[in-house]
Amino acid sequence: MASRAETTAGSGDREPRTERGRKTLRRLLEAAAAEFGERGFHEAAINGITGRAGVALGTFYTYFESKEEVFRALVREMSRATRAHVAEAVKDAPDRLAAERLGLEAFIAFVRRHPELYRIIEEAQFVAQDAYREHYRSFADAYRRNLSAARSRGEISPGSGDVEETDEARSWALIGTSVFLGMRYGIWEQDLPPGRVAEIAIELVSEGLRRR
Amino acid sequence: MASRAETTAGSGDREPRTERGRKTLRRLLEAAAAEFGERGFHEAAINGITGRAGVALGTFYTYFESKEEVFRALVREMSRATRAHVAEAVKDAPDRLAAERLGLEAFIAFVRRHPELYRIIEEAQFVAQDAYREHYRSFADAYRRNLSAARSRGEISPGSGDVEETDEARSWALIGTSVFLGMRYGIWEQDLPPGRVAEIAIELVSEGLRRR
DNA sequence: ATGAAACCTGAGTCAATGTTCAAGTTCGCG
DNA sequence: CGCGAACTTGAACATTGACTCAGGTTTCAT
Repeated sequence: MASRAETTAGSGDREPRTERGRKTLRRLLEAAAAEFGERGFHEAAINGITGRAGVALGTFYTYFESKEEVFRALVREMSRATRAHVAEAVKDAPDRLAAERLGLEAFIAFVRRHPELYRIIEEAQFVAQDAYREHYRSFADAYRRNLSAARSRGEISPGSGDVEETDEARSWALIGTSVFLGMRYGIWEQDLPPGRVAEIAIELVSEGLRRR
Repeated sequence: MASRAETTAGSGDREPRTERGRKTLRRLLEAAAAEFGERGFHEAAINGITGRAGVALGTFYTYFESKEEVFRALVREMSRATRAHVAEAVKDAPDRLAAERLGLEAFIAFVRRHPELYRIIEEAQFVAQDAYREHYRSFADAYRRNLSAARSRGEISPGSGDVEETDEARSWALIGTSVFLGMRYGIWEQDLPPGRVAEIAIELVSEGLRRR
């Protein structure tokens, strides 16, 4: 059981050693994102990936053990990129409700620029369940911490009942909202600007539907 | 272009003419729901479907033109069943907010009893996009009408800005909430009863997060 | 009863494609 | 340079599973 040097946990087991290798790997990943994004996991062909990357079929297997492995690598990478993008957009928000709005707006805009990302992550539900759950689990955990902190600062209502339960369920409700608004207004029809969509959604979850 | 007698729009083109035929068709549909639900579209085998149904492989093609066609038939059927179940649960609700709560609770409970249904509809996103969009489009339309009617009765706040835009976006936000809560509390972990999940979510969208 | 339509059978066809591999080329260190 | 490691190549392999079809059985209207 010789151990193997691993810089980034869990990625492939073939870190390129030369400049040429790193470049090829990068091109393969980009090609895979395009191929999976356009055709979906099952329609996508390794052939198509290597074709787009401009390398021979066999080269793929120098860098990845299987079709599923590239796919997982992409899911991880895109999950990371999405979280980073939203975090960046939110970092100067004065309070939680402002952060919600900025985050949602940034998310929808991001989805518009990267529709392939959306498709790949959602399809992970059926191709790499664990990666999919991990993705939303980390989103939900971050959300929960944010809600909890805002509650402590008195920025948001504590809700009725157990606060842990409440924070967790609220997180999933808010994530669902983002994902579906991203699908409807980011991918399917772009008939409202992200800012307006975020405004409506944030008014919904901050003021509520009840007439006052 | 001779027209063909079609009772139910768009189904297969092979209505059975005998009692035996109707029974076989029913068994094939049930078997397909189980096979697709357990293994997903691509892992599912026609072989597996006919095996579960207790008929020979070729019999499948007496009733369906292809694997995709059964899948689409199932999506339509399950979409209908879900809407019917939620509509039934909601029919005696005194007002919109009560209806939201009853509907969400019923939805989560339904998902728990029929996880295969959930998987099939979500996978349609990648196997039969049009059927998937149709499913959520009809949900959203129903939602929009309900919100609009409630607004007219003065039960809910009109929100700021264009009311049509608001109703549409609110519909998708609420659907996203249901779908994600259904996934998290109906399928992944059943650590809260549907009633409690619905309570938290409905408090969120009726009272809002803002502290008062 | 009877014959035609409906239904069932399951071995065989066939195309698609993920993966392997032996042979060649390029890189970079000493 | 020069040599071993890294990298590339693409034909060949192997599996898989959707779909066909020619022939047999059952149903049911007359």
